[in-house]
Amino acid sequence: MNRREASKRETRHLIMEAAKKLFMETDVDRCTMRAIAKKAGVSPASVVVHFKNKRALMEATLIEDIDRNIQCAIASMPKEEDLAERLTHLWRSMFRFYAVNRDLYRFFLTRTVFEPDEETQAMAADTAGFFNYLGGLIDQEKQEGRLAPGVDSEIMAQILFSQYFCVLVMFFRNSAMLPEAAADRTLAMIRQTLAGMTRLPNK
Amino acid sequence: MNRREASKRETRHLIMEAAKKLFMETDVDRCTMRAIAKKAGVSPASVVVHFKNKRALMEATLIEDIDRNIQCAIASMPKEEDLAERLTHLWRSMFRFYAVNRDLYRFFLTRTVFEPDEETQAMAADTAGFFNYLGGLIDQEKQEGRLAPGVDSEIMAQILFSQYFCVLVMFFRNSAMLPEAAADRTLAMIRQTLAGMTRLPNK
DNA sequence: TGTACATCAGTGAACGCGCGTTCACTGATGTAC
DNA sequence: TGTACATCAGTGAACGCGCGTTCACTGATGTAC
Repeated sequence: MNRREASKRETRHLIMEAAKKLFMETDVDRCTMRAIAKKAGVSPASVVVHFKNKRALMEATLIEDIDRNIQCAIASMPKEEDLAERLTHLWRSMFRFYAVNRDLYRFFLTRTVFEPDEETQAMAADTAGFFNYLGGLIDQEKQEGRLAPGVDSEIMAQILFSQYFCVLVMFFRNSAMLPEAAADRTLAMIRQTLAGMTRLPNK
Repeated sequence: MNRREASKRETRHLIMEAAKKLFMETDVDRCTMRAIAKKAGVSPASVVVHFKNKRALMEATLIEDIDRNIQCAIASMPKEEDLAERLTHLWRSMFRFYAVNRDLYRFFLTRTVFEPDEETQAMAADTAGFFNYLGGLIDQEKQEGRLAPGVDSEIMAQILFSQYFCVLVMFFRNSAMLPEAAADRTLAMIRQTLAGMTRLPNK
């Protein structure tokens, strides 16, 4: 790596660190591009050189933390529990994570979720990776005979993720909702999904 | 009603009609509060008198159309088909509706979905009403013996809605996705959900 | 019924804000010869 | 190895934009007496 490239990385790193700190300690509205530049000790124009806009800057800084939390939740997942409990462990961990700074993450999700994949590549990649992981979990359940072999892993991963995501929206819409309540809600949904709904013919 | 109140309603109506037209015929970015005021023939300050901000104005004008489309889809639902087909009929109709002006509705959902209930009351009320309707559908299925009696209607409604919502997000994130493809996706999810996933012990 | 006042929908102009973007530039670093 | 030039990260100031908000106001409508 060049000395030039090295110093470029350094500047990028400075900006991201400053942004992260400012996001955590200040109200989101106060986190202007100029304020971040000032804290990082660079010019506002320099921030734009590294991140094409505020959304890209947020994405770069926050996805890192979000992903770290997911990996951490996966690592601490209780292996002996059933699928519903294990998934709820993941979702609960995410709800707790978002609860720490609800306004910040609401702002972030607001600016990214509905945007096209190509505009929010880091988020798209992260989500794709997580879907992959979920698919693996389901495959394992199938292999160990706890899920019917006819289940399509991809479809099933999306069913489970969609439940988390929908409750996450409720969680942001209702600021009185605690992470535990959100987790309970997803647990009920997963249990119902796994239990099956159709009346069995031999009943 | 007073003459004063009547003229107030009239002005409100004028603004909403102008907004609706402008939203449909122009790029969302061009739909400024001032442009809407101009088209309605009122002063920009007057728009703020009636709708506290742009989001509230959009909510008021667009929820009407969205709700009309839902009611229309419900009315045209094929009664003889099974639950999966009937629900997919609803979701397909919504995907088609949003596909007509994807950028407009992306903008709208972006500004409303993650906001607190109290800030987006029209949307909250509309969604609650729809959950209610879904719950009724499920109750009926239970009564007619096609769903297990142990199924909780509220949880089940949320499971089904969450699948629609998650695919809707995919639909907005991937502008190449057609309404039919989105509907197929939800159909697969519903069928999988209703079929059940757990390996049957007597298999 | 008439008068005098209160209410309030709507006006039009102005303000400060943060954003994305542009500009000509500086000066350190890299590279071709 | 040295020189002359090219590249490019970063600068600092400025711009136009739409937003939400504020202001003193006008004039029609409603109401108390």
